[in-house]
Amino acid sequence: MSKEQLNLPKTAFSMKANLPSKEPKILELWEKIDLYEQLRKSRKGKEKFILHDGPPYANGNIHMGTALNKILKDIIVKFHQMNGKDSVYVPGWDCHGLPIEWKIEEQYKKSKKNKNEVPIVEFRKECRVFAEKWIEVHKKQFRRLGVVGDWENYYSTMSYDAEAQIVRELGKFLKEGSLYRGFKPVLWSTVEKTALADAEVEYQDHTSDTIYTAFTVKKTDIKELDGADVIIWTTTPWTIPANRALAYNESLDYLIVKLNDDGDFKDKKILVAEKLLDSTIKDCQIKEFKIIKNIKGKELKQTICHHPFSELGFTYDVPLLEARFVTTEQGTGIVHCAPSHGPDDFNLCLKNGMKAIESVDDDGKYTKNILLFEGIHIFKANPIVIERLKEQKKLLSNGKLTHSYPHSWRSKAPLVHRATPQWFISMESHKLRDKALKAIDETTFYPSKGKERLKSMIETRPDWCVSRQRVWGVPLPIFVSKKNKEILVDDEVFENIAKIYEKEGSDCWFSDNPQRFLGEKYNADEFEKLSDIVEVWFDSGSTHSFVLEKRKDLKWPASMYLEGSDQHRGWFHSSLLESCGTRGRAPFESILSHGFVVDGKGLKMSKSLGNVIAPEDILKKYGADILRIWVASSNYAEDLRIDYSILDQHSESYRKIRNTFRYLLGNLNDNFEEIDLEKINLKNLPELEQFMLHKIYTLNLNFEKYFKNYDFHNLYKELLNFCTVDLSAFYFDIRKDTLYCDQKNSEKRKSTLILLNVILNILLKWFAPILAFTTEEIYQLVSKNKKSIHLENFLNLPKKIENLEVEKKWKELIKIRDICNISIEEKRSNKEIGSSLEASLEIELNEKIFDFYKDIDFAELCITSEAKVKKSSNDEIKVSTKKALGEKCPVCWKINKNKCARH
RNA sequence: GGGCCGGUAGCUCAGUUGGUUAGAGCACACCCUUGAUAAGGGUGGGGUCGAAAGUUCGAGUCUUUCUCGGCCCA
Repeated sequence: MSKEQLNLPKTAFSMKANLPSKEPKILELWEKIDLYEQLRKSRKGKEKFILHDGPPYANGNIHMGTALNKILKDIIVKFHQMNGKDSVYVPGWDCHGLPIEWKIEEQYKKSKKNKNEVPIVEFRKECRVFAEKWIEVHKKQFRRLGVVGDWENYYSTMSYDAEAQIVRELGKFLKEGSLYRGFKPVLWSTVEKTALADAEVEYQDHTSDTIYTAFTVKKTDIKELDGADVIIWTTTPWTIPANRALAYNESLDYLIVKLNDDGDFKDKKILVAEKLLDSTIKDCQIKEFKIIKNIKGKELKQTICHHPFSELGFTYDVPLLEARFVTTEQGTGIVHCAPSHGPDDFNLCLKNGMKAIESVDDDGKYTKNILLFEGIHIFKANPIVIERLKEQKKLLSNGKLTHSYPHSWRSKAPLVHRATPQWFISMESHKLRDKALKAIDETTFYPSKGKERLKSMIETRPDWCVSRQRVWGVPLPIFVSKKNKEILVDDEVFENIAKIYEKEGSDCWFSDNPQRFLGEKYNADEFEKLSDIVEVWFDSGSTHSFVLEKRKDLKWPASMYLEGSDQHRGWFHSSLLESCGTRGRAPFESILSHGFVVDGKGLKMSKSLGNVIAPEDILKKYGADILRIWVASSNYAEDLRIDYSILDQHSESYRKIRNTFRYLLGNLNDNFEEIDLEKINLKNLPELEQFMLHKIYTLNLNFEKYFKNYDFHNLYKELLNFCTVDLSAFYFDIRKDTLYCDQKNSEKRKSTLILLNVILNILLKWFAPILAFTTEEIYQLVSKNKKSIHLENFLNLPKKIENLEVEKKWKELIKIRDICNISIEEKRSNKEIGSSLEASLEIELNEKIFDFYKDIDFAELCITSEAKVKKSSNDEIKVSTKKALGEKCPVCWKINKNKCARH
């Protein structure tokens, strides 16, 4: 028999993958056959699985985090599709918001244009064009990753129907009465009369007035503190008239100190933090004093003070409140709190039931809410406040301090925190918090720790501020009566506005006559039209209403929301609140959250560390399937590490998988035949084949279990191990002899081919959601219908291929095989033999198990030329290896004393 | 600074209710093969389970402290 008569593997499937150039061709194929449409057709009427896309911001190229997110989504969508569901994925984008405003402003700066001279509507058009441009870029980048979805009919938060629906959603909160007007401090420029975002702030040196001032104790549990003065230090004396509270830290130590110097504070007791006593007596030039008592911060609970201007009519109580933000870096260890003039102050006071008020107007002048100071500009108020404090004998000292201070990036004017009118959705008035907490309990979280994370945020969060003083967003559809300041609540008006937006978008709010929105029922002259916009988290929190509910191909609620773990504070959170507020339940049945992409050492990626890897670089060097393996093999419950050495290793694993396929294809000569396992008579198959079928059966059970829990890294690991351990190093290695050297009509060879067909089929399907491109490449090579692997179903394996008896027996056989290999290796390292076919084995089995294995061909199992089995009384299995003697058969290469029996 | 989560071989991950010498794949080393060949097979080395203390007959698993990292908040 000559070499030509051997059945050597032959396939068009190349060993080298060359994914970066091959994948784009597969993308073309998917486009040509309109894969998305085919997927829908193939599952018409089937149960839906809806993974609702959390919209990325349409700004800048995608990064590893976005790539991870989209691939993970795609893997899950593909799994459910192959599992028989109609698994629809509609991608979307978040378009409104500050970052895009900045980009447009930056462009203005470059071309020396002044934003204030550009009409709002024109500015907004530029924002829209900018977002549109990035949506197109993203679409291309996401598709390149192999993500299949309805890219033609994507959703965006700036589409006209979205803007209209956002108005309707807000209308629901207004109608219900949970949307109310309150005040909240924002960074404000009194020069430009506008609010500024953090990123619009420049820090520059500024010289401030500083004061040490006294709040006399009115009520306390500590005897020595009675009538003493609580001392605070501040660089903003003008905020003293708006003071409502004092903050201390319960973990600090405090002192009550008696002063003996002549002056306003002679014989008075003061309270300061122990660590800050030295700096305080120095700054206040205190010479004689005596420490009366040490107290712990926590003892200050329940203490109430007078305002320094209490004699002048500021008669309200000033309570001491516990706050962690109080430190001993500077000051006195007690911080004065004006809820209208600082975010910390605001939050602390709110927590203790004190709301901010409008204390200063747009121009920077005190309002009528501030006694004695109405009409005075805050920047001129410091000397007046200081003078008054002196007069009230409440000033220990004053001075100047040059420090870093926020300024406007446009006018360079110093900024202040100022409580401005804002619109809030109440967490309590209509039990929004309770509804949300209940909804969390009804949601399944992957991983489960996400539940607690979201829950604890909802439990403690304040009311939701939904207004922003910006221009690129959906205008708040609110009219306020000029007469009685009441908010206009009328479904007809909301619906009228929504209808207009649906036709032409929301730009008209800023340009058209308000009468157009009010219709004929109301007179525009009697109402003030708001110019605020809706905060963008409300936009994206409403996607369920204008995507899931409105589209016929989707369903509400979604089967799953899937985002990075930061979205517990973001999209999961806002979607939950919006939906609970308007519909009483969550818009999702489950939430999957994933960790962040970090570098190989676990550090976050940053330009300065130089450890950033862009998806584009990976696609060029490795291809999308390698990136998809990285996603599937990483544990998304934690942070995901990536660097080139990690990718190199995954690319090695990919080669193992690819060569597993190549072996299958080569021995099938690219002729795949679908095997109906129901019709196979298993008893006619060799035990090895029965064992492999059993392995496939149990692996498939695990596959289903892992898939059910979205446990992809364990699923992938099992598939990879199956390829390397069970197939390559075991089954394939053993069956090479049969495949290459047996006659084509031999029963054993035919049985092997049955298995190869089964294995190829199931491997293709198991891997398809992960290796979206490679499985397609193979499918195109061997399938008869030439459609797409992704239109296929997972296989239903008949229970009859499970064979526990064979499993038990062959597990033991593999152990014996291992012992044989060790014995062979001894001879190999002695250079007595090379190939295992040069070995002749002698295996000693205990007489109790001898009969059990008597039909086993150990030479075949261990790929040796000969194997004798002997009975022994020893429990231990012993193997000895000798060099096989005789002639090497030119066909099967086995060494025989006589002529080869087969050839 | 606060809240939450995490740290098991070089890498990706297992490790059941605390119970023998902590496992797998990849990588690595050596060997074999040259009929899966820029492939394939065999054998092997490698971990004081982030650190310390404690509870226990017994801790990778439970408790505390510390440390490093990540997310969120300030």
